[in-house]
Amino acid sequence: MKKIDLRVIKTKNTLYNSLLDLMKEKSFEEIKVSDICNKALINRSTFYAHYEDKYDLFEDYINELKNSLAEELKKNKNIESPKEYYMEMIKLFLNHIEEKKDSYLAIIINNRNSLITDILYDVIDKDIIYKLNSLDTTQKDVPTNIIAEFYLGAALNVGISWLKNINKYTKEEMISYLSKLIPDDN
Amino acid sequence: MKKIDLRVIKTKNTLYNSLLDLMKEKSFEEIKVSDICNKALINRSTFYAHYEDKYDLFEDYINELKNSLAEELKKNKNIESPKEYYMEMIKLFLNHIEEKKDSYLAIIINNRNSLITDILYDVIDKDIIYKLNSLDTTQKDVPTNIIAEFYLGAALNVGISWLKNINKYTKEEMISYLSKLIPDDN
DNA sequence: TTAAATAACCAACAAAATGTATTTTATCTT
DNA sequence: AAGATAAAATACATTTTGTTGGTTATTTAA
Repeated sequence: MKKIDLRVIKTKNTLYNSLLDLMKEKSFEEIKVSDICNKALINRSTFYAHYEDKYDLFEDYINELKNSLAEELKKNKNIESPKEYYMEMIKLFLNHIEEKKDSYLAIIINNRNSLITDILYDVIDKDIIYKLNSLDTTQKDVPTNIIAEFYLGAALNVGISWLKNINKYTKEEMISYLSKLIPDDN
Repeated sequence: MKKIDLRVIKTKNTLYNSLLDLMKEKSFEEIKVSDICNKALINRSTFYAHYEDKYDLFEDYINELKNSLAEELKKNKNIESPKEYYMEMIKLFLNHIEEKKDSYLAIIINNRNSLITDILYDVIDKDIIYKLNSLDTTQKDVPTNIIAEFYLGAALNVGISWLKNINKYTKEEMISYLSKLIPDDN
């Protein structure tokens, strides 16, 4: 494996930051490749040497967030019962949001909430499917995947609304509320 | 109130349909104003006489879907208990999805799921907040808005996943599953 | 520490897409 | 049938994109 040139890393980081900064000012649609380059003080031809377009750049950044969340969720070893699993997942998820809140808020401000949903959905969905399959679900009267979609949607939406009003409730309060909303045995 | 010229209605409908058709082929980002006009056999200058850009056109169409859902949700008179309200809302929501599934599927195919979430979220959210405020929530140990976000996220996500596999379960099955997932008293 | 490799800059350009303005033609309304 | 108005046709300026070839600066590795 070959070493990555320092100049490349520097350039990419600068581009990420410029894009994020611009997203605080206007929507993603309105941002032009040339805007990003101007703010980054990087030549436009250099941009095209690394990325196809702004979507490509954004995706690259998004993947970093996704990997970070996936790493966080790996810490979840509570697969004894569904409820324990969900609660631990929610804790880790809220931790992640809290840690990356600057990035997520920048993305949210001038764009739709659901952009965030897109980022988070796949990662959590994979985790849920993988972990829940290891539980015994033979005598469930609701299909596992529907249960998963139900709580995934619920957790995502509550997480996002917490992100938007992060000082209204503490993380511990949120966790206790969610614990009350998820029944003990399902 | 003055009558709207038939030519205007015809033009707008043709533009909607062309956009929807194109969205079955490629993502919204990739679609150009000129593509829409070519498919619609409408002169580009006519497009600009009605809309600022493709986002404007799309928003116009989205608002039709939103109004249609809002109308549907107005039928919900069950505000005796939260559970009854949620269940009725879910029934109406699934009805709406089923009725408009061609439009929604066209939007989903080459775009992110969450585009649909964006469309539906506001309408349902308003309905929930409005109806739940009329219920007595003084002795709740979880704030009403958190409960609302929880079940809104859950219902939306389950609804969308049903839309994507609409023949896997019947609407009645979905309703009975959801009824089991929502506790009787909260 | 120096030579080779390579990334970034610069400038120029072609192509695509947008947005506007003007005149002519066709269609709708009353 | 006459007047009003929408759509078409055409033309054009502007913006943004994507690419290329040559030069300069930085990094890597011997």
